[in-house]
Amino acid sequence: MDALDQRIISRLVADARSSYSEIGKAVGLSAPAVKRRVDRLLDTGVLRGFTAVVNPEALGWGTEAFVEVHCIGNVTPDRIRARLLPLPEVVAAYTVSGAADAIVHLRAGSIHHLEDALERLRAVDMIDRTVSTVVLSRLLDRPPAPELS
Amino acid sequence: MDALDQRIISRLVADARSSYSEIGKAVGLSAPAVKRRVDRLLDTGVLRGFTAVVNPEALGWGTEAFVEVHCIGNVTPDRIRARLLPLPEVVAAYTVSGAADAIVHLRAGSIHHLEDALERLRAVDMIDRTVSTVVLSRLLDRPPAPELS
DNA sequence: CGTGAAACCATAGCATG
DNA sequence: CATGCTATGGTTTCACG
Repeated sequence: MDALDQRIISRLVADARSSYSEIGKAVGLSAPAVKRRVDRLLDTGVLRGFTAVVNPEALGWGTEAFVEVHCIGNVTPDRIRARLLPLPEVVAAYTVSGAADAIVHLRAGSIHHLEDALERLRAVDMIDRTVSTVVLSRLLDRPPAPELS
Repeated sequence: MDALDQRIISRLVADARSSYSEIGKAVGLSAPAVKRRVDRLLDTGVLRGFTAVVNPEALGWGTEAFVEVHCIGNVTPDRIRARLLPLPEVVAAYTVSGAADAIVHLRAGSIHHLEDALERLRAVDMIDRTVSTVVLSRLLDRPPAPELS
């Protein structure tokens, strides 16, 4: 993980479909050298893969919410995870410090759909109580800067 | 936006670097037909682009928090956005319903770095008060399912 | 790491339904 | 309108030095 790797990652974050020779020209390497580095980054888990960024609104997934989840008793992260996986509206989930046990990021097609998803979320047995916060607008959404801390 | 487009999007979300002929084989189209559809999806904004998924921990961005932001008086989303943009630790931000005005998703390299970012966030003049929730572990992180609504 | 070769891909133009 | 074909130039992906 040197400076060259970081520049390669920056390029791929900006456009995952750019060619290795394009990246190579930008960072001063040959195309095979770039591929070798990318393969290594994938192998070591620094890069998890490449994905398309979809506009959720265009796909009819324009309604989001963050839900604080309070569980009954002490539950392991793995068990929470197992119960959240079957819900397709759950796009992300985290265990957190503070009063809540977890924060669940929901995405749905409409307020009605969101309500439905919330109902299914609340039906999960280990969940005691939820506090939902509906997203009104997305102010910002960007990849973390690959450069240092 | 028909079923074919959705299957193409699924494929690209799963791997943004797969070739048009590969996708074509999977969905039953020729490579040029797939490219034309992808170009159209990019044009119409359904697809916003292609990006590499980086492992934040591997890059030293393993510390996250969600911060409820309470502003002074009535502030427009655009003005909040303008103040958040210069903070590189802000990876996402939303205006929300409820008591808070916004939720800010922070990512930093360490607790210390997070504290520093929080301090800079709180220094934003229009911000009255913040409530931070530190992420302990990531349970789930996946793209929204393109199918149904 | 770079070079070179073979297979593969992107992409524009043209023809078909 | 969207599709499939075809041609050409660029790309990927080896093996080798």
